[in-house]
Amino acid sequence: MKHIIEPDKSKGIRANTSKVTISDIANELGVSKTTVSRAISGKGRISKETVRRVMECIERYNYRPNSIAKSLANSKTYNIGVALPSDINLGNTPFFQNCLLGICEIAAAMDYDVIVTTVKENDIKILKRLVENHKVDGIILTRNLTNDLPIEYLKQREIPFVLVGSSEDDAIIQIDNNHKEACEKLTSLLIGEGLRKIALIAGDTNHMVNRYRCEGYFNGYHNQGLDVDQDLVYVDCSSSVYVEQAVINVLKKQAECIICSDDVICTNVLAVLNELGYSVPDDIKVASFYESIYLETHNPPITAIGVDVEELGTVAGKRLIELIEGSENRFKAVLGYEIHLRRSTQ
Amino acid sequence: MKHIIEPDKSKGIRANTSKVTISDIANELGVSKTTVSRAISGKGRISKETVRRVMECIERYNYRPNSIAKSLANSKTYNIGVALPSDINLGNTPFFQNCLLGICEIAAAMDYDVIVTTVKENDIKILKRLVENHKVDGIILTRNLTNDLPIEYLKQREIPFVLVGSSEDDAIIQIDNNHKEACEKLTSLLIGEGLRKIALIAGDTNHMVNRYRCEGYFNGYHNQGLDVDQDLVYVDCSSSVYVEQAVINVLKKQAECIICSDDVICTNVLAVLNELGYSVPDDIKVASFYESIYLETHNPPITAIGVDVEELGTVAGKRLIELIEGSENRFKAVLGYEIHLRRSTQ
DNA sequence: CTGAAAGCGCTTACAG
DNA sequence: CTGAAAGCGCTTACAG
Repeated sequence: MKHIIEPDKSKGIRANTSKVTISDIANELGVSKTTVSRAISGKGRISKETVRRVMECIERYNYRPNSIAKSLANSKTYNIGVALPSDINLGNTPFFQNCLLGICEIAAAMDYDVIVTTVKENDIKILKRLVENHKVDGIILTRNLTNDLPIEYLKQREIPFVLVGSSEDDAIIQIDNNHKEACEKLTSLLIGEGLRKIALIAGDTNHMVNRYRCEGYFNGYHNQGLDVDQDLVYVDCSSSVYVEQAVINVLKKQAECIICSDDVICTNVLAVLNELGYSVPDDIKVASFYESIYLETHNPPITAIGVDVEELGTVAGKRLIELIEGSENRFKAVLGYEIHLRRSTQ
Repeated sequence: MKHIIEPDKSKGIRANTSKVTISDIANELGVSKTTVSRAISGKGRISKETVRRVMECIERYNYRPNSIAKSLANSKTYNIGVALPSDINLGNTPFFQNCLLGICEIAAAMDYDVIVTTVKENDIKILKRLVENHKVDGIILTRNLTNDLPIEYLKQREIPFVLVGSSEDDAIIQIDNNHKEACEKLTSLLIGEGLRKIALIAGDTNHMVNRYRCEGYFNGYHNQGLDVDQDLVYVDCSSSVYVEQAVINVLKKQAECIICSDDVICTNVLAVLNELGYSVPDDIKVASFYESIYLETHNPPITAIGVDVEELGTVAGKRLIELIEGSENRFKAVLGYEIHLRRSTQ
């Protein structure tokens, strides 16, 4: 019988580096590997007493099944991949970070691990490498472009995946907040407060989420029987130069309020207003269709739509793992939102 | 011979889900798996011509070795773990996100993948699970506490790891900027500008980095032959309530300038000053020992120490992978920094 | 330069 | 309820 090194109880000294395998446990107990395996997995018929003995022994030797071997035998990796965009400055928005944290939390709870990978708008070779090396059982996408390479690729390869975001394609499992409705409501509320000239400064319309936000803004106007003044709408403001110009233009048009499509643009707008000597909310009001901590702690605090990004991550992770394990719930998960009316619009 | 499905050239139709294995390639070519394996890895003697034929065939069938099987055979996972703290609000600082991106970039280039895991100050069970399941070959730690559980654990288990940060323990491979020196220089510079009453508002001294920053501040004073006024120093300001109180106190003591230990505290300090009606830099100057995009775009822009966080990640990733692959470079990697003197201190 | 065979550490269909 | 054996898809020491 292969000799097992006694677990080292003394502190500070080199602990056993856990090279104990299922065979060691089996030999120690005088049973077969099959039995040990079954005791661990709970699959197949096995006596309570045997399970107890196996568990006790596992405990004693601090045995942990090698998940790589398990993966090979099962043709499953127990890993999920998360694709983070690396073509935008991630550091600018805590969204992806918080979403990732939510995913990690649920994954650990469901005994999966999370591999991060990056994608660019027109380059998904790093994602492909991950998938083709068979290192993940599925993928979570964290954004959706109008012509989305990762989606196309994953569908074609028939890799399980879910999208944190929305898409017109019902075949895709989606997890998202109802941005359109939230933006519509916020816009309506502001109109309800008597504002009429509400400008919209939005980011890249290549991102589907910005399209939904713009739609919400338009709907908000239409619901009140009003028309949008196109001179107050600036989309595709992809850099601070564009944002600055947009702000200057809408100020010229006497905008009473500026709604920003997200926190990054909003921070940018606030800096421009500050520099131009405009005071919020006295000279002009400001709101944002997406909020981050910086907007909340800004002085004055900024009216914005708040969503629970970690929840988005946990729900997405759960749905993906269920999908991998055979559940076929393909419904879109629609999560809640809050409208925070703060001093910036009062 | 096992039949190989021809790669599907037609678009839109289900692509071959890459179930082709090394045996398929070997059979197709009428050689042994050994030969195919050698052609791929380049290990052992093998004729140029055979390599060419193997490569051509691999290309034709879009064969990708199953990295799980490779892992099992080699007792290596080709994964590195990154431990992100989940007990602080990560969303508040882009540091970890940017560091992670740097790690992902170098890992992909070196043919490794990145598994993220989380650690809390007094709970590292998720990290332990990752390590004990044999899912990673090494770990990157992204912070260092005074009594750091992950470090203790990884040392004891003899798992390869590197620390993004500094430690007194020379046995630990460290990757860091010279925070102490940078903070010392910035403090000296401000004193050189004629400022005498420079307050310090710092975060949790349980984080080693804050200790180094404080030391730098003290050294800055001492270098100029001056003593620090203890009434101007507030450490362990772990919540905005403490920060607010600290600001009020140092204002009472007629501080001319406030240095913040990091971007989060600085954002907080700026909000408090704004609320109290103090204007920067006219009424009081402000600087930060760590900068993020928000400080840079703030109005006025904030004087701060800038470091390349992505570089920190790429260097850490590279060092860890080298360590895993047998290199024994245990020297501390000290990366550069920049002092950005901006309007907030002018 | 090439191959047969054992091995990495699990799982599971099959037989008892 | 339990076990021997084959298999997951690679690598590599050994023999030729």
